[in-house]
Amino acid sequence: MDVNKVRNTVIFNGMTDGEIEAALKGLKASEKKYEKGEAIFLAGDTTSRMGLVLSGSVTIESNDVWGNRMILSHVEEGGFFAETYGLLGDEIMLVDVIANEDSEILFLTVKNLTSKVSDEGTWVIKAVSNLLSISAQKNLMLSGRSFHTSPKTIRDRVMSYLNSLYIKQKSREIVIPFDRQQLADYLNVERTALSKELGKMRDDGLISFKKNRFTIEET
Amino acid sequence: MDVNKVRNTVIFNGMTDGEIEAALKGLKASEKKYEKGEAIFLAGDTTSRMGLVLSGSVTIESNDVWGNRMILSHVEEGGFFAETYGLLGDEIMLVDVIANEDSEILFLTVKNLTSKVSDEGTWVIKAVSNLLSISAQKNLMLSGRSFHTSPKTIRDRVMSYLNSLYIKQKSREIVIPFDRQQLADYLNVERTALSKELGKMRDDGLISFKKNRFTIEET
DNA sequence: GAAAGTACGTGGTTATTACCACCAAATGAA
DNA sequence: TTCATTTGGTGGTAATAACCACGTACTTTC
Repeated sequence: MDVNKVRNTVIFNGMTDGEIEAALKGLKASEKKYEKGEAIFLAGDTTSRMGLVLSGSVTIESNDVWGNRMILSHVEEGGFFAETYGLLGDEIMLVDVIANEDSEILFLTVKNLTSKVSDEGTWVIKAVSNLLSISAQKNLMLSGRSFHTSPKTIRDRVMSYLNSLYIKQKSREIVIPFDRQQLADYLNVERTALSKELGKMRDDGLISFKKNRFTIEET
Repeated sequence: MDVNKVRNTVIFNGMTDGEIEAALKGLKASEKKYEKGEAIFLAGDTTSRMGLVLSGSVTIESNDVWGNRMILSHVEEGGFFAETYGLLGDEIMLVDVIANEDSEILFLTVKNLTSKVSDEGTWVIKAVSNLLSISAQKNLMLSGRSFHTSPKTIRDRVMSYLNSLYIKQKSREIVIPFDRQQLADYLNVERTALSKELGKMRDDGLISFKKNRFTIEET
């Protein structure tokens, strides 16, 4: 790995070249080329590594059980992705990361970066790494919610939410941690309107449910 | 400060009692009592300190120019608040933090925690602290957006958005960084519907605007 | 400066949702 | 059990937003 390629990325900010070299080693930096359209991560994966786009670009997208595709964001050269998942290590990804063109990706193993540090370091380091864990966790919650509230119709929000649980629980039988009012609040819709839409979705053969147990029906 | 009071909070996770004492000193821990209803932070403030609720509870709320109040969240004993603002240090708060009952708050100076660390530490520490900055920044963006998209009507979203810029820019004349399409996307509404609502808001005397310059009218 | 393109706004229509009043089933306490 | 409370669902109506077609003004380009 050439230090020049990463010197200007945010993660290596404030490091001397020597430190960057040590960091690349310590983070088990490994480079890989992807062809346009190739999957870098798939929903359902877990990862201990974050990605840094050395050249090319990638898209973050969502493909749900019902076959709907949605592009969520682009990451250009110098940008990174999956840093939250990498840091937390065992969180299941809800999105796919796809090479938008022929691209070179540098993977950095950031899992345990916080815990590794915690054993040796001073209180400062421990505090910073605790705060990083907290922040990453909060991040995940915020982006999840914003993801489920961005579809404009109640049905699409429900499908987005159920799909994410489907990916996490790897089963078409899903237990949700909310009652109706809480689900409505989470999806930012009105409770009775949610009830109605759930009924319609059942009539349309998309789902069935009883209380907080939902089943995604086979099409 | 008694170490026992904070030993179980997430921030001091993994620290020995000795380290916690050092941390409390290093973070310039200071305790303060608030009476029910008293303001701990006000929108428009900046802070270099985060808050830890030692006893009692606080609410995070939003009070806009037009006099609407909205409660955003509660923080109970052992929980903390303003950690993102504290870490970033110069971000203007868009919400108020109010004591929900008689409460004891511990303030911890976390600004420069990352930059302080960066001067001395190894690459690990620098990487962790860079990641913390990135994460905090992302957090701020995500929570801002989710804040502006949670109102159910276009008008309320626009008011929420303009109000936040009003607080930041401290002026009723506001320049927004978006064109109409971008603003619509940001607020998660349809462009022409946004245009219509902006027109109605002008008719109703709430705002005036030309291109991306908006003025909040005096009531 | 003509032509093409972009940005913004308006009218009209339809789809969707919020809101209200209400009911039924499930839960829980006395 | 019985009564009260909580939780989930339905019907109907009004409000709201999405969607489409289109016009106008302002920009950019050659």
